[in-house]
Amino acid sequence: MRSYFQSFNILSEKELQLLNDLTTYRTLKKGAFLIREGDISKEVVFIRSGILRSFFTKPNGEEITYCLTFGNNLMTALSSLLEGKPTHENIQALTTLELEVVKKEDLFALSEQYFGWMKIFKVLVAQQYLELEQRMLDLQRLDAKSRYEKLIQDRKELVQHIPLKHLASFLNVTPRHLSRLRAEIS
Amino acid sequence: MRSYFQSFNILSEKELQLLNDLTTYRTLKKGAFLIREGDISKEVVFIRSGILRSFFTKPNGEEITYCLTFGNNLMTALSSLLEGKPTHENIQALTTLELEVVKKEDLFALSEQYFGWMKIFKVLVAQQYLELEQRMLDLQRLDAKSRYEKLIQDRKELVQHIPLKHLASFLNVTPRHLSRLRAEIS
DNA sequence: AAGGAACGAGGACATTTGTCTACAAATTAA
DNA sequence: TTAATTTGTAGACAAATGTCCTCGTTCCTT
Repeated sequence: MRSYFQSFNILSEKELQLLNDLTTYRTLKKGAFLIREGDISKEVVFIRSGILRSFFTKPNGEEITYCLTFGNNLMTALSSLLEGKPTHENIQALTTLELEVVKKEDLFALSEQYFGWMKIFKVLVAQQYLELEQRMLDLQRLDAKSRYEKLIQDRKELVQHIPLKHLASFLNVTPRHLSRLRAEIS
Repeated sequence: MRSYFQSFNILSEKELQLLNDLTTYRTLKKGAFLIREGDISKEVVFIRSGILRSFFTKPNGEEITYCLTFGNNLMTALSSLLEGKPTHENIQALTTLELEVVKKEDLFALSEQYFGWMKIFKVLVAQQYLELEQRMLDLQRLDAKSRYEKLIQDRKELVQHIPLKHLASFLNVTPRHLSRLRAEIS
């Protein structure tokens, strides 16, 4: 996680140091949950290895995959973290995971005291916004087939490692339909 | 705009003062564009009065309303502002507008120099993220009818002031279908 | 005030996508 | 290794939504 933050070239060496004392190590077994809807997000994790999936549920109980995150990335239920309200997200381990964990209160304290930390959070939130805007765009501009084709191009790793049912809801279609699209494409 | 920023209770009086010299006044006629796709976003506007609409275009040229903003709010092509790349958004005046304008470079300079300004941008970007996440959620969880009903509840002002064709693409349906939904509801 | 454009409703039909179901292959667990 | 679960494919049909078009109405413009 240290080198992840370092790579932004925002934090001073001193600011970066502060992170060391605040980080703990944790593993998560396949299928286990990092957070469930209704909980309040209190921590941010950095994935050393493994895959996390976050999903919402529809009124009828159906799961919608919102986010798929691989190693060397941060993950949290961001909206709940920012607002301090119960989250709609469930974050579940798709594989066994190795994580580094930092508490929200420690991060918020850092960002209130150090300019670099405030700035890096601005940047991280901005990244999330940009990613989401792009997805919203795709969802509204492209039909299901194009969205799938784009996914194949831009995020091969998803198509290779994630079961179809999760990809389907990520693309906002049913598994049945995604299977149909696969058949069409080949 | 001053009191808008003040209401966050983040900026010191001194920090707030700095804004005065950077603000200019501008009007925009109904139908005119604040920015067009392909342009690079270089300013943020505060709407004193009037309504702005931002929209993307589909490959076939069809317009998709992305954002509808009323008086007493900020507006900009955010992703382009953050990335410095050409935008996909067109921002157009739905009515005649009175605006206060600040240049991106001035805002960025402020945020690099003053903690409060950095923090307030973090907060503003976070707000945009939260709003967008909520919309993404609605788009994936609810069917068209529910999305429209929710719009009626949460954003009455849109339904009252915005033509159906724009509401339709905002909700990701065709005008024909939205008309159908209206008939169903009443 | 008159003409033209934009707007919203709605009919008829097409297309996309979802639902339900079954089945075989692949994966996992015992 | 065998049984059990999960996964992906696919047929048949249904529902949601889009396309194309027409018709009054309202709203601008001149």
